[in-house]
Amino acid sequence: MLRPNVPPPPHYYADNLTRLLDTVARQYSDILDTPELARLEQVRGLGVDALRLYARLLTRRGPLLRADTLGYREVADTTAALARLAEAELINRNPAVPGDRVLARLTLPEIRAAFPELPAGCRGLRKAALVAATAARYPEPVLRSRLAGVCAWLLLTDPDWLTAMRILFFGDLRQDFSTFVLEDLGVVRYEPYPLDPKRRLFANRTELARYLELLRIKGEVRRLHQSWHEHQLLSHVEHLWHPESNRLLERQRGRLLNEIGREAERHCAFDLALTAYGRADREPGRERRVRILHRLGDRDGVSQVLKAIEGAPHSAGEQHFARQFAARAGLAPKRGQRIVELQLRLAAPPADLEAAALTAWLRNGGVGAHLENRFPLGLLGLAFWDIVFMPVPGMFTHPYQSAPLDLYWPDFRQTRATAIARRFDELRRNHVEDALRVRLRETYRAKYGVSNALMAWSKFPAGFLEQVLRAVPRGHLLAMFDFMLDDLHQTRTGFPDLVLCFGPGSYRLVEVKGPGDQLRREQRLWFELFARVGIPASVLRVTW
DNA sequence: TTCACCGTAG
DNA sequence: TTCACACAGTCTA
DNA sequence: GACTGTGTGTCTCTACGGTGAAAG
Ligand SMILES: [Mn+2]
Ligand SMILES: [Mn+2]
Repeated sequence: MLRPNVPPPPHYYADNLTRLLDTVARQYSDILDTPELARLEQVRGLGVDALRLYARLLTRRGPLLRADTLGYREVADTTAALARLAEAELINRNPAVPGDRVLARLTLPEIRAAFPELPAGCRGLRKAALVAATAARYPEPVLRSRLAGVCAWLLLTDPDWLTAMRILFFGDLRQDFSTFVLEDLGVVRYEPYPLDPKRRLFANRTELARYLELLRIKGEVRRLHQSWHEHQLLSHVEHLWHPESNRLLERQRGRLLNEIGREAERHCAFDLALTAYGRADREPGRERRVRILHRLGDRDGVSQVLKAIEGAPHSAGEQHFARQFAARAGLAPKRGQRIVELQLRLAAPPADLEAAALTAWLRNGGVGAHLENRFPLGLLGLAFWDIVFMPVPGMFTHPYQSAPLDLYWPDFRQTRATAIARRFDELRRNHVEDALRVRLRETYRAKYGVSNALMAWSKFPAGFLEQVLRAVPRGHLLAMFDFMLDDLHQTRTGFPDLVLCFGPGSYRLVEVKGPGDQLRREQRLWFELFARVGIPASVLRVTW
C-alpha cells in the first residue's frame, strides 16, 4: 500500500508502466503498427535503471525536460540510464527545439545571467515578453549554445506513441499513470466489475488510426480558434464527412462537427456552419441549423429541419425547441406555462447567492443543500448501482472506470431494460419495509467512497440522505428516476439549485435566480415534470 | 514582501 | 480539458 | 423576453516548494 510522501517500492513506477504496456500488447498487438511494436520492444528491453527513469519521465510535463531535475532515488546511475534511453531512441539529447520554447523553461534570473548583454529596458518585462525579446535578439545557434550552458536538455521522442497506448488502455486521454497511484493510495476506489479482454474498443487498425486522426483534427480545430481560416475548417469538415460505424468514433466526429459549426457561426460563415452542423448527427446541430436558416430567411429550410426533428427528436430538449420555435414563428404564440416566482429580498449583495437563499429559507428550521444535479443523480446512482455496473459487453474495458462507457448514450436504458424494469418493480414493493429506502441506505453504506460518475460522495453526507428519505415521498423519487433514465444526457442538467427538507413528507426544491437570470430550457423541462407529478418546486427570485 | 499558481509526488 | 451554470449585452416582438 | 457570447467553478486528492507578478 502506498502512502502520501512516503517513497514507494523502488520499482513501483516502472511496474505501472509495464502493466499498462503489457495489457495493451496482450489485447491489441494485432492492430499496432510496426513502429509502435518496435517501441514497445525497446521499452521492454531496457535495464532496471533505464526503465525506472523512463517511467518517471513519462509522468512529467514534457516533452522537453531539464536534465538537472531528474534526481530519483530509485535510479542508481542517472547518467548511464539517460545514455541507455538515448541509445534506444526513447529520448533525444541536445534536441533541435525552437529557442523560445527552451528559453521559457529557464527562470528569470537564469535568463538574465545567460544573456547579460540584454538592455536594461528588458528589466521590467513580463516573462513571456522577455522570452520573446531574447529569442528575437539572438541567432538560433547562439541561443542554443547558451541554453546548453545552463543545463542539459532532453526531449521525449514520439509523444504520440504514449498517447496511443493511453487510449488503448483507458479509452480516452482523461486518465494517465496518476490513476494507478491514486488507487494505490486509496484516494480513489473503483467498483470491481468483470472484464472481458476479448471486448475491445477498436476492432482493427483502421478504427484506431481513425481515432488518432480525429484527435489530430481536434487539435487543429482548437488551434484555428485563434485565427480564422475558413477553407481549412471546410477541409476538416470534408474529412469528417461520413458517419463512423464505431460509436466511440461517431460521437467524437459529431462533437467535432458541431464545434466547427459553432466556430463558423461566430464568424458569420453560414454556409460552412450549415454544412458542418448538417453532417453532425448530434445535438445541437439541427437546432443551430434552424436558427441559422431562420436568420437567412429560408422558411422552407426551417420547416424542413423542424419536421425532421419532430419526426425523430434526439431528446426531449430538442423536441421542446422544435415545438416552441414552430409556435413562435406561426400563428399561435402560445406561451410556455408561467412558473410562479417567490421573492426574497436581502439586505446586502451576497457573495454566494444560493448559500444566502438557503440560510434565509431555513431560518425557521429544516435542513438543505445546494446540490443541483448531483442530488437526483446521486440518488439514482444508489438505487441502480449494480445495474449501472452490470457487465454489459464492451462497456467496461479497464479496471478504473466510474461508469460504463454508454452511461450517457441514448440507449442506455434500452440496453438494460429488463434489469431496470425489475428494479422499479422491486422499489415499488412495500410488504415488510419500504424497499426503496432500504436499498438507498444499504447501498450508501456498502459503497460509500467507491467512484461512481453519478454520485458525488463528498457533497452527500449520510445524515442528509436520511433527511431526504424522511421528507421525499417514494413516488416522487421514482418519478424522477424514470424521467432521468430515459435520457441521462439531457437530465443531468437543469435540476434546481436547492433541496430543502422540513420533516416527514415535507420538502421543496428551489431554483434560485438573481435579478437578471431566467429559467433555461433544461430547467423548464424539470419543472414540467414537477408539475405533472406534484413535486413541490419553486423559483426564488432574489433581490437586494 | 506577499500571494497565487504551477509542477511534482505519492 | 470538460461541463454546467450564471451573467451581461444585443436584438426583437 | 429570447438568444448569444463570455466568465467561472470545478475538475479524482492533498501537500509542498519554487516561481513570477503583484503590492508595499
Ligand atoms: Mn445553479
Ligand atoms: Mn440558480
